[in-house]
Amino acid sequence: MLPAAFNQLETTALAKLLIGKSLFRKIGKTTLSGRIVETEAYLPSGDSACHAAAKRTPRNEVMFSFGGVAYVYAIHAKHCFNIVSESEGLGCAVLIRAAEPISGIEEMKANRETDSIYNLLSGPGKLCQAMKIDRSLNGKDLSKPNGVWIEDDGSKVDASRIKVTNRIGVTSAAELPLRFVLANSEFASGPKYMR
DNA sequence: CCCCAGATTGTCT
DNA sequence: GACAATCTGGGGA
Repeated sequence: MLPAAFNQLETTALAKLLIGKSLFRKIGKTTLSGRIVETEAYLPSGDSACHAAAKRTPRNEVMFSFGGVAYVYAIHAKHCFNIVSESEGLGCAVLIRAAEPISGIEEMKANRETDSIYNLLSGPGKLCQAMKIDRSLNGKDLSKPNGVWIEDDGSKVDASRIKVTNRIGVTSAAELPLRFVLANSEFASGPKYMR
């Protein structure tokens, strides 16, 4: 399991380093996991697309806690899973957008009501549905036994294999190059030219 | 309360 | 490639 300090890195650095790490989710006796292939950074300043950019509200409150807690919010009737970054009081996070299914694939297929492994974790809302991530995990510490955590399997991802693009879906600060995706991954969201 | 934008997804052409 | 479905949070009345 990754130490809490890992998540307190600068937000764009963390977003890049999370590529290739594994996201785990334990529900009862079932363990679900996937290798992260796509992330986006939401910065503590100068980023109007960041939920914490305007002011503290009940929704974005956990973004202001220390790096390493989960920030889960609902949008368009779906959930999105983020890891709060940096230090307490700043208001920033990394959105986990897509992952390659590793374990618990049959359970995730059932949760998503699909047979395709390419349609399980290939988007932020899909990933949350497949792994049963919802607001009950909001504010949970990923370095404690809360049923959701990140592991490093030791495999290195060379920086040259990470492609940088603008973020997907945001309407403000749309030009910022803050999306990171494993080059040529079949498990990323969006069309192939963005991989 | 009411209104509506939004870090999405699935379906249809 | 276009667009509707879906629903919550936050701002305004």
